[in-house]
Amino acid sequence: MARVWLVKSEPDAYAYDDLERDGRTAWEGVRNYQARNFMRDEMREGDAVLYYHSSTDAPGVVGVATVASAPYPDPTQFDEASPYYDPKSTPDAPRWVLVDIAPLRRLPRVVTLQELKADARFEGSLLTHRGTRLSVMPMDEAHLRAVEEMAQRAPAD
DNA sequence: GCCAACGTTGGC
DNA sequence: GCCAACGTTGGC
Repeated sequence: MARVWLVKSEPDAYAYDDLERDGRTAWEGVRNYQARNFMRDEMREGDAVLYYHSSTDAPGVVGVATVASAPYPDPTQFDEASPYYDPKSTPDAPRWVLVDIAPLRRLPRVVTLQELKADARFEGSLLTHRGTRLSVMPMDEAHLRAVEEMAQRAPAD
């Protein structure tokens, strides 16, 4: 059974629009070991991905994407010109691993973090847990269904 | 821009 | 291996 993940991106850096335009993208630049481990060890092609916009006016989930490749080394770690260059990583023993992500569907509206925090179905989720700064995190199937359901109706405030 | 929360680094 | 200093994330 396919799993459900959530990835964060700053829309100024790479928005869901950009993902739709590109058709797919390598989820490069993740430099957190826990997030890397999820991509390297647990993500599989076909898993669902909640696409979340962070550091913006109304942070929240904007679309659903899918894992579109097996894990492979993040090429930016070897690129001296990249901000993600890691001098301690070598092609023989790459430190950072990523997957490709492809868009599935944009949500009818943004489901904001504020709404998610107010919804009992997200109690105990990593996303709403205070202090979680992971940019790649596991979610539940129920969270995916809840987000899609919430996106169908007007925000309850 | 502030700052809480957390991860990483490096001296010892 | 401890832990202080520093850097980053990300909501507000």
